[in-house]
Amino acid sequence: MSVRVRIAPSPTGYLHVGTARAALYNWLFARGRNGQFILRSDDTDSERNALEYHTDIIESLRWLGLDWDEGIEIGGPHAPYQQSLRYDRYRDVAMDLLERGLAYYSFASSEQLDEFRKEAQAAGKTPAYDGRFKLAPEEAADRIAAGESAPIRMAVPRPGATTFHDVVRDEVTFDHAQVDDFVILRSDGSPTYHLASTVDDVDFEITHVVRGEDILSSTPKHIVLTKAMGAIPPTYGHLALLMGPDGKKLSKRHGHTALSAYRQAGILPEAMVNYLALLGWSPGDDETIVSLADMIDRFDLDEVTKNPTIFDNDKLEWMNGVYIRKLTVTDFVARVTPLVESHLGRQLDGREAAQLAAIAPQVQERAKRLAEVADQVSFIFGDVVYDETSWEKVMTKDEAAIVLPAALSAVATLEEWTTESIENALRNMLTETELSARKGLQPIRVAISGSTVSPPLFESIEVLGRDEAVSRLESAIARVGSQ
RNA sequence: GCCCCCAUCGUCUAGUGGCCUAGGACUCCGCCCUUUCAAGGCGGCAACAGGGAUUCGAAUUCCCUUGGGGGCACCA
Repeated sequence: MSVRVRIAPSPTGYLHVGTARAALYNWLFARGRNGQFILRSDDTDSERNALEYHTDIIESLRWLGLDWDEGIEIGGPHAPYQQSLRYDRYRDVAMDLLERGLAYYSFASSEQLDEFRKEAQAAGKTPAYDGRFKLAPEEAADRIAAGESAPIRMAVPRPGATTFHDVVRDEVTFDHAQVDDFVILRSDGSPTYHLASTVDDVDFEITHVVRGEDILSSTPKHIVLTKAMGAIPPTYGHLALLMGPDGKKLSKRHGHTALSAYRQAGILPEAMVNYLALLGWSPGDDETIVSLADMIDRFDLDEVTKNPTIFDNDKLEWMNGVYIRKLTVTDFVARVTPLVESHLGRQLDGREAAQLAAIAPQVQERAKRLAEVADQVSFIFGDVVYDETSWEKVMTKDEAAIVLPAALSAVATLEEWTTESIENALRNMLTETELSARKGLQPIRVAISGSTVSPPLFESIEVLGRDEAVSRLESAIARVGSQ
């Protein structure tokens, strides 16, 4: 039987990086086994669903390069792959279970349940509802017939236990004393996550359910349900959760949890996928940089680490830098142009595009995120804006007053306007003024770029063009003279 | 409180009884390169949670303790 795996996000939030990692592992497993990867939408929470999230999930997965063989957007033999469109099916299953005595209408009030749970906890037991308030089937049927509404609960076999083999954790056992008679169909007739998800896994012939550890303890419920449906449970695998720097479950207070936020920050999909893969899996051989294609060959589910992993932004950015440097200059420019334009709030004209292309190699080798590139090159477009700290640091020194006019005259009359000619002229100037490059060039840098930190100076001057460079030197001289 | 899961440098990990005076990567520190900042090169700091047991021999097997995480809804 060929492998069929799925990722089933619910559109109640942006695609979470943890979900993205689970998607990646599922995808790698499917691709490595010649199986199918399915994208399902677990949208049974009508209160919190939003189209915006639905779209974000699809776009984020595509951005990562994880394509699916069946699912929302593309359809497939089991369509629709959206739970909100399959309510009839879930109800049928629930009714069938009810008729076979495997589930029942529950009239236990929430007060009763609360009290039961409180007492159980006080007695040192798990507060899992054991069905003790269950009515005789006839009585329950009468009350429903009389127009009362009630949720349907699964009658979990008691006493009993569920043991299963988890691909990442080996054997796991839960005593049914820990599993409550869970609701499968709400009193309004809508399915709960447990029902919808399990029915879909059965119907879609899912062979491996690989998901977060947060639902490890719900797995017995899914197995009980699956068996009640007369199906063979899939193989389960529970991935350890992603943590924030404080060791707690990764959440918004740690920074970004939405994959799209990283995309916006200028993280490359290649880097993201590589980093995510290494969060809980190692290709061995002391390797760190691994392509998606390479991972397919080397990945296996049972090699996945069991321990919770802390999301390390520093390492992600380092890795992103590695991938940025691997880009061809053309590709780099193509990826960075939209960011520069949005930073500027306008389109680049032809001349500016050429300027960007010219300076690109200089910034490419020092960037960690694409978004920061926009900031680094912005001095080229529009007027100089002096960073006051930078100004304070170098323009108030004596060298500034000497070097700036010297640089202006060295550069203003150059016959050739190339990086080399500019560098020669300025180095001669340094010799004449007897200043070190360190001291003598910084004022020029600030005059040209507005900051002590900029792309390499000679290239920057060249890209800026003679007129602009001259005018910036003049402006700086004027300001220095007036202080 | 109860149940489940987990436990190697600060972080991600390699390691499946001797190859380990524990390897790699990020971070941090130092040096080199250098027009700033980076990048790059070289080097350094840094870990088997604790206690028992098994064994000729344990990071590797077992038990306990401790610590961390997750779950305990008509949310997913």
